[in-house]
Amino acid sequence: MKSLVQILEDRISQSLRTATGLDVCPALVAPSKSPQFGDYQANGVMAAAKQIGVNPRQLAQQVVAILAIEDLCESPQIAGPGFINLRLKTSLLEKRLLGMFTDKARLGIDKTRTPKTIVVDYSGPNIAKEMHVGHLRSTILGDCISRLLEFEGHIVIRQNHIGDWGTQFGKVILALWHLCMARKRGLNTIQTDQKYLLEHSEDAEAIKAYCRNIRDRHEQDYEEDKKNVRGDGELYFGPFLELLPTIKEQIWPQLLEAYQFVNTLEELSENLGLTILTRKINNGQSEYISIPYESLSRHITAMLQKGGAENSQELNAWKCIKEITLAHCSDIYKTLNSKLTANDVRGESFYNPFLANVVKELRDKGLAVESEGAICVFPEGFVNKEGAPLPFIIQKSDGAYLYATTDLAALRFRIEELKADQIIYVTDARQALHFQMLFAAAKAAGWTDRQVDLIHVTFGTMLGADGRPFRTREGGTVKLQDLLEEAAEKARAVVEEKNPDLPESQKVQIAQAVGIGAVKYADYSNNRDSDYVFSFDKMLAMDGNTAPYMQYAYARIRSIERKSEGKEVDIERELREIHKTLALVDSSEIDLAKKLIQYDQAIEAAALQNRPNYLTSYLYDLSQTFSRFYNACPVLQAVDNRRPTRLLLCDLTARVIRHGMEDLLGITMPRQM
RNA sequence: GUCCCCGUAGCUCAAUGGAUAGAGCGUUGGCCUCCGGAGCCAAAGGUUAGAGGUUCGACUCCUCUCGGGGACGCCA
Repeated sequence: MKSLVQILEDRISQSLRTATGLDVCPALVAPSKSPQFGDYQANGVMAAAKQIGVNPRQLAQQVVAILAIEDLCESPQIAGPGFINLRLKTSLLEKRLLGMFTDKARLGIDKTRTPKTIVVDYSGPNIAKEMHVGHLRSTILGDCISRLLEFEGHIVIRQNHIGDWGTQFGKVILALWHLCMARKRGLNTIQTDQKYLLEHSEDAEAIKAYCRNIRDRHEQDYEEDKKNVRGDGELYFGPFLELLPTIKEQIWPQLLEAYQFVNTLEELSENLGLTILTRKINNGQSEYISIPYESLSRHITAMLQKGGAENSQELNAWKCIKEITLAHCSDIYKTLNSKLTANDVRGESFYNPFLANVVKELRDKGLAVESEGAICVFPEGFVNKEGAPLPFIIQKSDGAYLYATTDLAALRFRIEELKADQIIYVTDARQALHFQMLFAAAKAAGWTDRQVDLIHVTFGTMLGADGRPFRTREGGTVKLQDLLEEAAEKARAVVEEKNPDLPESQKVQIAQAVGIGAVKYADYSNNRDSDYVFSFDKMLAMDGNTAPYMQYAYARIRSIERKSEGKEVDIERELREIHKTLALVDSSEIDLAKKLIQYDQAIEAAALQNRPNYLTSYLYDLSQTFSRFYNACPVLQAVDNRRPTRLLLCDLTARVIRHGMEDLLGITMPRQM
């Protein structure tokens, strides 16, 4: 079905053009805010009248006089300075409802006639780190945006730009090595050492002695771990890496621990003068050099980035860590009902081969120049604290590349290889400047010449009850997994209280759907630009604009179906003949019908501005309208000739709510709760 | 210093440049012989931080001021 607003817009614009002689004068049709102004209103007459210098009310008269719209609306009313108010005919409402009812998959909503290829970049967790609340908004916002655009008929390419490359990887590989040696000894040396270091961090002498011990042990392990040459790692570390994929789940928390330990150790051993002998490969020959102990991870990073067969063990370790991390992430995605999969992962490392070329191209084009030893682009209109041009650094003075370089390479890849017409980046608002400069640089380079839209979808911070960024009581970041588990737990308590007789397995499923749904819905229903206060109590409330309320509203409609059996009402048969029996009579039936046929508008508005809260507020509004109808109109007890219409309204309301919540927001809707 | 976001009812938040700025919570008062009361109806509650401007029309766009948060050369 063509969208009703579009039909009205086309018809009135046509008449408006005829009446004014103007080429462009949109009717600006929108749903009316108050029922006294009808159902829809055209706002375009005032602007058009202004343009040609006539009285707007008179112009409205002329437009209405030539407007052929009797098949849709009662006779249009002119009001205020020149609004055209439209009231839909009941016959049209019935026709639209039937159109929605017949289309099982899309509720009568057409796909776009101008499909685009749209890349949506979201989530972006880091390797070897646990996903925390900071990833929540990007992950679920990006997911909803992708679903919305996909439903509209666009070709959506999800991209999970994971942080799988960078200076921290030496640390992670080192962590893995410590873990390997701890296992070899069969002792939890990492925990013991970490505990000691943290407890004695004020005692310089103790720390120095302890670090020296660790270093000595380290060198000894390194010495022992060889098959052919010293430190080749083939005796212990190599086999350990092969074992890793089979013990992913156990090793994950240990790896996080070990990573913390490496950080602590590096911090505390700085400037203690400890050194370590390590291998460096030059032209295929092993050399052994002595480096400061605290710089060992940086040395490993360098080896990893240098690549080549002789550093293949580092590369293997990196691959293992990546795999383990992604297993953790996909657990979270599954819990969140996110559609992200391993196929969508294209991390920073993927773009390594393109980085040098990106810099070269920008230099060749005269956009990138050397400044204080670094290679920078100075996009127009950006200034720093001193009012001087602000650099977008794409290569550090030591020759290394940065995330700006990677982002440029990714952007070019998405345009050239993925054929993107639009790229949407879903990251928090703090990166706004980075993306502004990135987009400016890409435009200057001519990469967006064939009409590529670059959009940064920003969002605010999640705050705790104290109004400060959401943290644990100890001040650390909140792990996403813990948060989601707690949500399900709290929801479980609610289910237990309200519906204790359900079978256990169903309770578990409902608690999961309610808990996770509540977290997601709370986020979606807020304007993404605002910071928002995270509160389990509020999001799990059964009143107001919350997931549990929506789920309840849905379950209540579904329960009508269950009840029908006892009442000997054959819903299926009555709906099969609905095209003959449909008749909207009661005002609350008509109100609900009007709300139902506006679903397409809610989706369009949400997709156009990447704002899921437009969708949630529609769904909430729909539920409230349904509640009014439900209160006023008996369904199963209705007299025979009124019942089919009411059954249809119930069916469509349930389907719209389910579609919006489950298909577009990814929130599970139990049929019973 | 420059730039970005936010400031709306007591509280938490909405509002594609359109008419009288809306919900929920809380407050007050109603409604069950009835399909799930986790409901419905109603009332009270506002100088949209402030001052200018653009517009037929401004919470919305522009300028300035105040308040909160954030970004700003080799981290991502």
